[in-house]
Amino acid sequence: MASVREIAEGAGVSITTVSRVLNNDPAVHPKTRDLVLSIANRAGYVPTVGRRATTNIGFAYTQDITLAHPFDAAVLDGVFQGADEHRFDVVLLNLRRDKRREESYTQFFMRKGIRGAILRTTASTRDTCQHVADEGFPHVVISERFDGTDINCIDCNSMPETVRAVEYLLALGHRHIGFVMHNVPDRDHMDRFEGYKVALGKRGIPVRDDFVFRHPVTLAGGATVMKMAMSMKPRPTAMYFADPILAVGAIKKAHELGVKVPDEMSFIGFDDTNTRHTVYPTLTAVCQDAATLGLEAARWLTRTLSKPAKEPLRKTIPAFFEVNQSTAPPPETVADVDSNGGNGHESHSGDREDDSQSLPGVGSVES
Amino acid sequence: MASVREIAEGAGVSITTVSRVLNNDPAVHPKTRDLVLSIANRAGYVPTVGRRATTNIGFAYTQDITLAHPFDAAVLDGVFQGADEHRFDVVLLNLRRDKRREESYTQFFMRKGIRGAILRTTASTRDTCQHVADEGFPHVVISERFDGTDINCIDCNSMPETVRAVEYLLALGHRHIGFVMHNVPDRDHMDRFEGYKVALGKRGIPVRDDFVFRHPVTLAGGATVMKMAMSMKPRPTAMYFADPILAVGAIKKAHELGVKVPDEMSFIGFDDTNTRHTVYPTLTAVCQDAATLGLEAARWLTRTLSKPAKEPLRKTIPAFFEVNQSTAPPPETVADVDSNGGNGHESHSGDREDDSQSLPGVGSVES
DNA sequence: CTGAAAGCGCTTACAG
DNA sequence: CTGAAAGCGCTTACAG
Repeated sequence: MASVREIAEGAGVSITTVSRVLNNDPAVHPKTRDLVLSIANRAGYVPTVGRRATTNIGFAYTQDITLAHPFDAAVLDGVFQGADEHRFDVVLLNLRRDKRREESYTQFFMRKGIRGAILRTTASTRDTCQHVADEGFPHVVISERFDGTDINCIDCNSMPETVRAVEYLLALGHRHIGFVMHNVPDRDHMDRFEGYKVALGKRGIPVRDDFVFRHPVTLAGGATVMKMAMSMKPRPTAMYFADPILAVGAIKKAHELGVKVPDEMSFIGFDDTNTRHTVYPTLTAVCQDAATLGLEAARWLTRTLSKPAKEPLRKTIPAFFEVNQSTAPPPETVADVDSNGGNGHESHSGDREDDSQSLPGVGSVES
Repeated sequence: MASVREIAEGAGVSITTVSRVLNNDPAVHPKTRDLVLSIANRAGYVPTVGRRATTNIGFAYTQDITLAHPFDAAVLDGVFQGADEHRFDVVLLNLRRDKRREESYTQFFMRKGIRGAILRTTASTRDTCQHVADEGFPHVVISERFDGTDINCIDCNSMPETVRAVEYLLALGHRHIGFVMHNVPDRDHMDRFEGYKVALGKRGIPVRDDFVFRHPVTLAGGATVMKMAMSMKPRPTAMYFADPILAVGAIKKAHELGVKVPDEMSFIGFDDTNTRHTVYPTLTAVCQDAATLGLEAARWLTRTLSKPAKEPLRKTIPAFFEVNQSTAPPPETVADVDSNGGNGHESHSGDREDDSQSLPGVGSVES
């Protein structure tokens, strides 16, 4: 384990200066500071108490967050498990809140006794991840992709399974399919939007701007979308929700409006955890395993700390598509409107009522 | 800040011995060990790197857990906020998994650089909390009560509001009220059960054993209870669920069975987070604010670390009762059965049968 | 099972 | 803005 003495030697300065840099003394010349820090990082410097180094990794948010979102809780759960395999502990950190303006990321982490960081970022804080990587501090970014960089990252690409999900709706006969996403752009949601567009494109169905809804990820957001969708003409017969909270808000609103799911409207959700099984009817969904993202990230990071990796981590785990009770063929009237531009056979609506009652609606359950 | 030297002096041993105790050297005589540890605790000893002490508190589970339960995620969220107010960081720990058999709790926490611990326990690990307190290590126990001890704890007593909730059902006209709780006893659930019994007792209504359901806290558990309740004669016209997951499982099952909530069955749930707003119909519920428990615990603990408290923490925050859409007067037929002790109008059973058939027919599907 | 002494890692006046 | 030296906190052979 590198000591201040070795770093001092490598940088051609005194151990006093090394100590100053590590403690963020403003008197140190910026050039000296950068030199010392880069050597400290390369040498994998870790402060020690007596002979013992810390065995902490950080679960670091790039900005204010709440662990109350199921995705984050599940990721953290995985990180906790993965870190334990190599006997590391997990410290919660908020970079925006706790890092001092003047200190580097490396200084910040060292001050906290953190040897490696799992970074939870958003699209707007990608540069933070780049900075950490540039400084050479051990890290893994969760749930973002950085091609052609030296940033370690692990994510789940939900695009292919979204294509499959939308194709499933198309196979059921849906032609008017809505898409609901966060109004703040984010790579995950963009993957899903891409999948939606690809699936429609394959069939030569144009993407209608008015069928793409961008809303805050709240129950109210989902409810608003549902209300809007039902008032459109022609209206979507199926909706894909890029986030579980939006889907839950919408399904609640459907109940309130008396819209039968899936007979009058099919729902496909996106699920990070087990939300799809907590709603009625259970939600057909594209799913990602958030806990596995955390687990694999922590496992790789802690292994890397004892035996540095040659290659950056660049892993993508698969999403999966699960058919549950919220999807069915479109109601005939609406489907007809679409497929032949006419306005369908009203005469069948009576039959439909009966059908929808006798049928389990679960015929397509897979898992 | 106490050093090994002061502790050595206080214990009448050398600093070598103090160091050995702190590092759990098995060669040290148990008596010496205990003496040194108790002095170290009393002096608030903290290992330091150079001049700096760590500023970590632990969020310590007494046994294996998953952060995936919304209650735990919300508590941790609060702890994270509260610790930050005094600039402390939070380390996740699992006592069962990580503590070595031979070391004391104090040794364990010191080895990890932890200055105080928030303990998340269950009824079966209350002795762990007692041990930590006996050793004099700074701590707060979340969500348990320890009267007449020196254990610091904070919890939410849901008993009074449960009384209120059940009285609300009684005022609506319900006389057959079911109660659903975890099959593993737990203080929180016992509080609620107590409230249920008190409310019925005030009206002179006996507690019927067959109306008290004890099940695993899973969606399937809730579904099973719902099915059982609907097949009883007389059947409960209202149900109180001591846990949100049980309530969600039951409400799903109600939809599947075509039981109208609240017209045919009233639901009162217990809620830690915002589950009550994610279901349809929104759930009338007794609620506790899990994040506040964590926030207050972390706030008190970190304040205590800089300025030791004279009194142990013994705080109970109030629960609150929120009326939403899942409660209404009982259906008349069933209410009649109760209020006059007769067995009601069988003539209505035909209607009920039809109802159950007209529903999607998914009655037996379980997730 | 314990301690005196050596020594490591780090920080901090002090001097320039 | 930097370093030599003093010194703190801790651990670890070594000795008993």
